[in-house]
Amino acid sequence: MDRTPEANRIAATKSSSISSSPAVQESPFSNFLSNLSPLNTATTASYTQTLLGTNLPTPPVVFTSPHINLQRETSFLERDDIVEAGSEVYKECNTNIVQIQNPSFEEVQLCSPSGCVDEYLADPVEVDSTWSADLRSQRTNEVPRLLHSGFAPGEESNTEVCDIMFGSPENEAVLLSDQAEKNLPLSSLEMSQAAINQRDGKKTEELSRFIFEKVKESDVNACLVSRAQNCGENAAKLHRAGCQYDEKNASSQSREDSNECKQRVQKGFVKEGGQNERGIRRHLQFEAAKAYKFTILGNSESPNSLTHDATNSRSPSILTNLKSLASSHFDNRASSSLQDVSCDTLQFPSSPYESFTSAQIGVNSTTSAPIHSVIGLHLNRISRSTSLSSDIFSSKKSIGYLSMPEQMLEHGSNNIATNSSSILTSAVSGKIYVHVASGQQESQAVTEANSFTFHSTDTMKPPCHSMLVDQETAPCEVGMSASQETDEVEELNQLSPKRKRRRDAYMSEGCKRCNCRRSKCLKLYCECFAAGVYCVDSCACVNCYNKPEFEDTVLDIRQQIEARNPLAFTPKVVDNAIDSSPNFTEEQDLTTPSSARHKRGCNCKKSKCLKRYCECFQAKVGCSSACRCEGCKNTFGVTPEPVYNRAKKWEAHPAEKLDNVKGAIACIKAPAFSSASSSNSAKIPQAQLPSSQLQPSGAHYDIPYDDTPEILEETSNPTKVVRASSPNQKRVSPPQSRSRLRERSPTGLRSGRKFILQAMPSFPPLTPHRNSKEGTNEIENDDK
DNA sequence: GAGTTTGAAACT
DNA sequence: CAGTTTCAAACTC
Repeated sequence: MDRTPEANRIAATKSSSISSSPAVQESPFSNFLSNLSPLNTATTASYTQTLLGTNLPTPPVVFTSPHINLQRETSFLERDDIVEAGSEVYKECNTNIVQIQNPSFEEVQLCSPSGCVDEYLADPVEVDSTWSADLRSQRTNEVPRLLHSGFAPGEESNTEVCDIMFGSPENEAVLLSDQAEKNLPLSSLEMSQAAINQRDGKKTEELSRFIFEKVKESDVNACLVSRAQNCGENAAKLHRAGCQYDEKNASSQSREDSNECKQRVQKGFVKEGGQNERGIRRHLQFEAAKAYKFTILGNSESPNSLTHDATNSRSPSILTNLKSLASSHFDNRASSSLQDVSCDTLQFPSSPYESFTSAQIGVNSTTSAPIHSVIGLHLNRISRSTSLSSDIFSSKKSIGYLSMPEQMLEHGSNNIATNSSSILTSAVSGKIYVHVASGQQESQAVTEANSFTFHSTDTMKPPCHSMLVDQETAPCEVGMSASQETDEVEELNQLSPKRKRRRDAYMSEGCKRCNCRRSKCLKLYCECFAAGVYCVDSCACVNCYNKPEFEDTVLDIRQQIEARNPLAFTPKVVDNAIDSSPNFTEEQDLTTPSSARHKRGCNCKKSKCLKRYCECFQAKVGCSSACRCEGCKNTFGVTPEPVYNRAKKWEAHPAEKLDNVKGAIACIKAPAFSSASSSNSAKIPQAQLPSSQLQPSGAHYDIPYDDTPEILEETSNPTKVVRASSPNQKRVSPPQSRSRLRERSPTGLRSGRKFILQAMPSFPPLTPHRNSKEGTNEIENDDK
């Protein structure tokens, strides 16, 4: 492989350290590939037929990846999500990110060093961001050269989005079109093949070729044409809104940029990266550096460089986009400051793994497959990603994706106008990708996470709904309920001048700022570092090393931290609805919109989870059984347990237990006061409802006393109720363990709530009155 | 703005 | 693994 001197230098520098790393003996990614390689042509054909839904009478193909089970009856229902990149639609869809598929390497992450499967959340944002940033500076047709020769410093840092994706206007089609095939601006699948050949010695050449041909031949792309058009129109509206906003509010510089933005919109071009993208860029900076090194190191060794990293799953998507990242990701800051509007790019898998996995997604994209949403929420960001199987959306749901911008325009136009909106519909599963962001009021949650997955048209939440993680980072209120908006306003009004200033600075900056003084911004104390971004000039940190010029140091430190805690850089807040069990049913649909919960839970002692000291509160999620807080009064209530955690109901969070109790009471009272005894069974599910379904969030502590809880609680707890306010004050087992428990017995957990009913006396005995919230404490006193 | 409080992260 | 220290954000005055 030809390498630039710089590439060789970095490769030499990093190879030693990486090779000596004990934690990265074997990359999940390489495992994944190695497990793909045994596929022979016949299997490949079968598999491809299966995934492409050709309905050939081939048996399900066992795709022997240890992490990806493709043995599913499936048809290529996700074909709707494949867009013919070279189509006219794409030429017109300048403002949309249309990503066929990033590899859903969350599955690969299953073998992260931590062994943490369920809790770990990929950050598709980084993928997206990487893509986004990368694509700006790299034309697709550069990929082959990059793949084969390492990367020279990039020159094209501001390539237009559509140029990037489809080639310049004179070099348009890229992917999955006949034209692409002929002109060879290297479609993703071709890139796939090229890279696969390089890496695996053409082991999967046949597969790649077959998939490519099949996809090309497929007519499924046509159906997305109209969607893409809508996407483009809506995005353009949003962009214009953003430009208007900028014109109205921004500085003269921004105004100029706005004008330019407008011009570009009018021309059908969109500038990359606005203020709001700064966060994105910053966020991907680490990844870019890694990716750069990954590539430079070469295929044989590079995977290890990412193995330990939480982002290893993104490496494939990064693979072909490295040059520009490496060369430009540090000067993004400057460039982004001049850019008001982030418009969408069309993203396509360009790495072999990406393409290949895209196909896999297709396989998994069956309507029967449950949606396993994984929402990762940093405190300062939210990222939704989907597992391999969670990337599955029915075509119906895909429609929801595409309709989102429109919905937002319809329902949140005011907010869009007054608050920048940033909408990024996760393309992890190859969905139409819409990222509209503008102006200075971006959401940090968006800019740094910027990846969302919306599950369905029916239950789809505004993309920012769950993004309002940080009151300082929540400008994206599109689609918020009136009450939410009111809350936000009140919250703003209640801010002290200082905090307002800070918030303003934050908002204007559009990214997290730190004030570290002693940590050199190289510890998790540093919010920037913890968020995986470099500090920016506006940070007030002292002796900061979290800067691009200390890239190696940053990465080394990061590696060390991840070696200590592989999840250190993963989102702290996750969605409950990550259950991947086949029992995914209505229950997840019943979870609250903010079904997210803090992954590790808080440990608050004095703040009662009522202040932002509490990470749950800060993330605006309810405390869960993962928390070990004392005297929890989290106004966001109690986050319902994930399905797979319901066995832990024995020691559920007190407030949640109360909800369980009330549900059970309802069941009891139903037969008692109704002649329709048969309704009893119908009532049971109510007890199984997530607590938030029984009580609105925040109302948990206002529940009037009911004299049945205690007996219910005690009856339902085979083990003594933990005396603390939080059941996990003395954590029995780490969340990982519970996750594994779920894996072993995914179905037997809901009995926890049923057990409440089954073990409940026909008529609850009289028990001493006690406050529902402080009940455990009173019990404690009684014991004394 | 300075000082205090808080809880996560880091350390022992 | 528990206890302690360090740290920076959140908060108060």
